[in-house]
Amino acid sequence: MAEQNNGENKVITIYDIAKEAGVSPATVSRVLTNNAKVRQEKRDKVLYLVRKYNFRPNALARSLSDTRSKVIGILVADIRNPYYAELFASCERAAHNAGYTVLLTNSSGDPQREGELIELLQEQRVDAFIQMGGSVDALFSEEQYEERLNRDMAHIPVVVTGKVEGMDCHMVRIDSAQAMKLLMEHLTGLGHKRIALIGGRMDVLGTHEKFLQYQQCLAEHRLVFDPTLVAEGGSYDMESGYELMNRMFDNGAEPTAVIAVNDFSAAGIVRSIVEHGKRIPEDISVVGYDNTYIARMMIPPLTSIDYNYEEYGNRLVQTAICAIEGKETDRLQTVTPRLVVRGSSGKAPE
Amino acid sequence: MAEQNNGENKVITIYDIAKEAGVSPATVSRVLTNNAKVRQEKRDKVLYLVRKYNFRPNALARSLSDTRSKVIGILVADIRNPYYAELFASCERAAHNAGYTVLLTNSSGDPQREGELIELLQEQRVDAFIQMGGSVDALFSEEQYEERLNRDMAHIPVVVTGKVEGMDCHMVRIDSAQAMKLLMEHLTGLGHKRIALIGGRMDVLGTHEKFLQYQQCLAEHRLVFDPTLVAEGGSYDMESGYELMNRMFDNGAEPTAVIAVNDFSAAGIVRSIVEHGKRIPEDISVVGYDNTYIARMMIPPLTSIDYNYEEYGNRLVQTAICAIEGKETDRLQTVTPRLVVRGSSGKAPE
DNA sequence: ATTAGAAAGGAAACCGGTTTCAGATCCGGA
DNA sequence: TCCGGATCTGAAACCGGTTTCCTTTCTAAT
Repeated sequence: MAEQNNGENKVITIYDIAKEAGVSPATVSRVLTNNAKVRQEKRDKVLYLVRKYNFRPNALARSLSDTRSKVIGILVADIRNPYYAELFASCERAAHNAGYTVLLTNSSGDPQREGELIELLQEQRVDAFIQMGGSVDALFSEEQYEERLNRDMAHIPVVVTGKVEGMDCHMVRIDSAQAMKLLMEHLTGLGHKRIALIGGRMDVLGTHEKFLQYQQCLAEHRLVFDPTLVAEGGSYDMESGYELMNRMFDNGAEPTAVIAVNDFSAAGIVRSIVEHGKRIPEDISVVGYDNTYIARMMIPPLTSIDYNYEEYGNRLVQTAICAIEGKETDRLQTVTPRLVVRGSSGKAPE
Repeated sequence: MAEQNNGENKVITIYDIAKEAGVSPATVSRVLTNNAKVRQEKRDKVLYLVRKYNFRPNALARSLSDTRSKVIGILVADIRNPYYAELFASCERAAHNAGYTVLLTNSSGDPQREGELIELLQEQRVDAFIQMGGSVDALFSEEQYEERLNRDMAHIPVVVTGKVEGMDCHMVRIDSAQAMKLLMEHLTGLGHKRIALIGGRMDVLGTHEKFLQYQQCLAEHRLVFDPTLVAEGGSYDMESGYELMNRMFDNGAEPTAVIAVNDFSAAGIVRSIVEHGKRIPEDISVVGYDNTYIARMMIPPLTSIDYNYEEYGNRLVQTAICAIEGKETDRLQTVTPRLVVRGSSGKAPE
């Protein structure tokens, strides 16, 4: 009705270009994809018309005939978490450079929603699928997730950041043992002996690993494991860090250093510490994981584990692309973490 | 090569279902889209096979024949900025509820990249296009942007959060005059007379508006405008807020309250203030815009302007969908801001 | 001048859905 | 029993590209 049917305003196709140029659609296609010889004269004519009409080929039609969509689907648990935002931004850059588009979806941590989104991505015929966080990271539900993967994502390459054992997909993981080691060496080097681990949930793979590595590192440094110095059972946000740290104080624990499972939690932990009248780092040192801008934003700035998001995202995307193109790559790759020391950690009090 | 060509592993289509069910592809399509009567017996058979093979229709093929892709493209300036992340998450929810998929792209603030991404979205045949930030927000470059819109996006509905005059697209804007009024009333009510405005760049529409409204509100409250209490010329991050606040101290300005153009900047401003040995809010009150989690995270928590992201995103998406479906809506809509008072603002010092 | 071989380009099939059109089947009423 | 209309359903065209196949047109060698 309200459409302007003035003829000028129609979406032009390869056929329109072909007709006006006096060639066949096949020739226009050849010029555009540049994968066959076309006489210079005709090529020029086609290109002239393409520019004249600002023609853009319909990617949907192309994908349909290629059976390659040149789209990589990315599923994150929560895009508001700067960790995922950084990683996504990096993946997008890498994909763009490789001629791929990324389709981001956000499960908000809801498993049902996650399932719907996986179906959605499948319907959109993404060439590959990268999942960061969500059920790949949950310790229980492994079976369901694997089943879903095998059922829904049959023959679409999948790259995940979590899980390890026996899954038919590619994995790019952080060397979290190394990360914990860096933190522990840093803290013990500063003389800390009562080091707490706070935040997250043990049924999340990464957190569980941190816990195990924490115990192991304690042993290596000949420190005793004190269960009152471990608090978990929250989500990964500030509020949760705040609660857990308060609870630890309530229980009478007196750590001289705290390892937060992520920067977000660290922000809450710091607040709790400040409210309890302690100074950072003079009374208590705080360190975290992820090194997002939150770490830089805190007062004092947070010592944190950096993953080099640029490289991490790049690896995820490259792995996906290799899988799409049938090239062989390691099914399990590892990203090496780095320690960034800032003002939130210092010498242990006497 | 490494593909499993075991026959089982092929992507099944509507034709496969049709053949096995002994009906025509048209009938399968009718069952799936549910927009025509099909005899119960055949319907059941088709649905049975759909479930058996976990069949998912190819959205690309569907879009191609519909000329409706059911995809809304969203272009943001920087997804790492929690303001955009919140808004995106909200848009995605709204779109999902309405049966649409969103395709997010991130320009990283690069105008050239932005142009490429607009082309990309066009090639992907998005049904509508929502732009938040980036060149829609730039004061100069209006002409180029409009030209691009008219050239590239011909006949695709566009919804933007910036700009106003004479553009052929829909706009959903925040009532920024109201927002400034809320902040100023709050601060003057607390007795503040030397109120600074810090952050951002004047060539960005929203920031320019804030500046004008700031002056106007000062006048309304019979306060003198002091140019040394305005600092701009940075980006919208923490570092920039830090620098600008430092500069203001260096210039000898002594505000009792600071309005930051966004939470991000406020975080840097707070750091500068703390480093200068002042207390918040006893010596200086700080307030900001956006009310992202950063505001909650800061110490003390930041008084900030909230936009109700849920509603904002919803409006953006609903406007886009109305435009897609040819329904009439206001071309300019306004979101009403709300003041959230927290610990960072208090009575003016004597 | 001929002709083999390479290069160029058109016709048509294909990707996997939706939809129009027309024919087939069903129903109740005369 | 027969008929008219409503209900179903299949054949075929279509969406807009790519690609195969085959014919036409060059080019260069004999």
